[in-house]
Amino acid sequence: MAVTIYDIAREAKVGIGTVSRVLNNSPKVTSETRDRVISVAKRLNYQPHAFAQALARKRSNTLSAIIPFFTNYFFIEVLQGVQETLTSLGFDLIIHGANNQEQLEEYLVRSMRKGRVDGTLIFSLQLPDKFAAEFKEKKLPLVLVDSFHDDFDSIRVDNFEGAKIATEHLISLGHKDIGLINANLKSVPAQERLKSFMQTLQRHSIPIRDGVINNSSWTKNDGFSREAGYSDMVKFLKSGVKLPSAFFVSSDIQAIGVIEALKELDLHVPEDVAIVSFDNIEISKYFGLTTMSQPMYQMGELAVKKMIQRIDAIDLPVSSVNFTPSLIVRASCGANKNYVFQDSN
Amino acid sequence: MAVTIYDIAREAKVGIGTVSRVLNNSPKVTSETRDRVISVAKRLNYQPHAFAQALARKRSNTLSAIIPFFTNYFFIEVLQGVQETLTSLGFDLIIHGANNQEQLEEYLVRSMRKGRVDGTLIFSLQLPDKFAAEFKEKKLPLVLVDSFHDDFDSIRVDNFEGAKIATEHLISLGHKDIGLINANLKSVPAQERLKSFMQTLQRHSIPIRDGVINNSSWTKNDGFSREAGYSDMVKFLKSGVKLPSAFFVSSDIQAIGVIEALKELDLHVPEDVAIVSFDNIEISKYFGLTTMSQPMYQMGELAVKKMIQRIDAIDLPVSSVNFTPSLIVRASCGANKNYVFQDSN
DNA sequence: CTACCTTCTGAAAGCCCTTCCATAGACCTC
DNA sequence: GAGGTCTATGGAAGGGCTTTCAGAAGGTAG
Repeated sequence: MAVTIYDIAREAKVGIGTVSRVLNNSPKVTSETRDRVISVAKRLNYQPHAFAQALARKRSNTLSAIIPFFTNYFFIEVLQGVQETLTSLGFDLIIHGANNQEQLEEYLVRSMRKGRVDGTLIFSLQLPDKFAAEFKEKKLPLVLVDSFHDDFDSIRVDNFEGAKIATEHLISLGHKDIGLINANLKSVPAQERLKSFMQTLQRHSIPIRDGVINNSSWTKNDGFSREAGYSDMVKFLKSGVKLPSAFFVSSDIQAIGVIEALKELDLHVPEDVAIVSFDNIEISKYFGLTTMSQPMYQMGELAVKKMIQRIDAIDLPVSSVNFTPSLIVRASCGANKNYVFQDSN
Repeated sequence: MAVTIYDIAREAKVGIGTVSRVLNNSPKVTSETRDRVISVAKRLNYQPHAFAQALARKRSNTLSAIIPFFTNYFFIEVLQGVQETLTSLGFDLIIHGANNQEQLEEYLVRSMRKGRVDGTLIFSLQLPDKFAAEFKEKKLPLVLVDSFHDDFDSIRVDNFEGAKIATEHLISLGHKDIGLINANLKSVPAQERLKSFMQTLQRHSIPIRDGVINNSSWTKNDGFSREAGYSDMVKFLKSGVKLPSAFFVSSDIQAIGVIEALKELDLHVPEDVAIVSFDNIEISKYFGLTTMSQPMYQMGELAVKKMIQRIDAIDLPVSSVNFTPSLIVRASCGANKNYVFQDSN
């Protein structure tokens, strides 16, 4: 029914091997034969059958990406980098949104299915040990984005450096009483941001009062959500602990909730409290958030490039790259009094 | 190298046909044989080869989705519905972000590749005629989301009804001088929202002043963007036309830009101007936007269900379903003075 | 003119699965 | 016990491609 290389071979009066060679730009074909085959293929509107090709080539030209929390801007932007890079290379992208551990494992199993995909990208999720072992043993290409494992390539943001820059920015503005609204410590970025925050304060000999460090107990999205930021701030405000002059908030989305909670008590940002957060998601500019920018698109792009290298040479030494986030100064820290948002931000 | 059904057949001392039957739960196998085969398969850690299966079954169990503008909340949320429904059915999803016409066509070609996917989902994009003809002729399953074509299933939001409800909401609040900030009329939703807006005002005998209807000339995202909303509002404010008491804005994201433009002139929402917009994207609640909610997740879910039906019976009559958006009253229209955003919104 | 290369080409094998077909064997029936 | 029916099974065919292999055709050298 559909046109195959056999049809072309018949029409062009050549063998199927020759057709295949022409279609794959093999050099060993005379240009007359080549032209004849090509013109027949065009005329019949031939399209190669993807799976038959994949089966014969042992190469599917598709990758899978496992991401948590579908509706999170961070992933979406990284994903955009992934998708565009992939497309330019002729690859396809299969997407799996994993909302919990079970789903993650289910998707990992799917991705390991022989021949299904050439490689797997994992975003922000901890790779379970048993899968790590299996991927390694079977030599399946795997790259981690915003996550880490000794045995696989990874691309991360330097949370340590980022939290340090953010904290020092507040210090440089004269703040000597700084609090933290953090996500859930189950998440590695939350751990790193906390640690760096505390070390930075210590290094500058700034005391940390009891009760100003707030690690979220939310589990949904590991506490990286507006709701978590909102309720954690409400909790803090009710705790009776004196309000610090500034807060470092572990993500933009939490910061939005934090600001809202403050607003309800008629507390203003940055007049009453300065805020610096982390991520630089698209909407952060609408809120005038001073934040640490992660090069999300580029991370996606690099992830794909690494993956392709890995596919071509599975035994390459493992590499890990860290992007250093950069400070974007807007209004919420008080340093930029006449911030008007601009498209370029 | 990798384990195949031949290995299992050999070990279990049966034929490959039997192995296949066991693996596919065919009933015609004695339970002893079945158990033996299963235990061998487990022991060898057998995984079927997806492409070989797809080739033999002529069924790939994967769909492709073509979406415009990757970083738009509307698509992301619909996509989430698509992805979760698909996963529960054992399907995979290939994602293509099309930023322009060329890319759209390239992706359509890819999706039509024989055997690559079982069906294609198109989001908010106008299907070019030549492709429509080809999809129809080749009987390739296609469903349109937020778009329409006579020959294919479609799932839409009733822009007509939505714009009517939004406009009437403003009228019911006593507004008699209402403006429109619309997206680019190249886009069908923009056309429909404009038409319905005007008809509704006429029906209520509310005059439309010169200059209060603003159709965007932005082409990026068809004017559905914060930048477009911002600059179109700035343009309006500079035009010298008297400010209406209320605006209907054709999307939330534009409304955010509109509000920002107003703020720069120290004009407040809803005190100086009331605003109702369209979409109910996630961040609209942070801005207290009164808006028309589209059931995005459900649209994705339904799109998949329709697709599966279509795959199973390509000659089913074409169906088109319209979701009616519902009004979400928050602060921006002035009707809900003490709006505090809530998680349930 | 023969022997030997090159170069190009056709066809078969292989990728791994599903499905169809034929048969062996068990079980009935008269 | 011959003939017939039914079930479980093995194996070939087929799905559409790539790649290997051997051979045909053409060219060169002796």
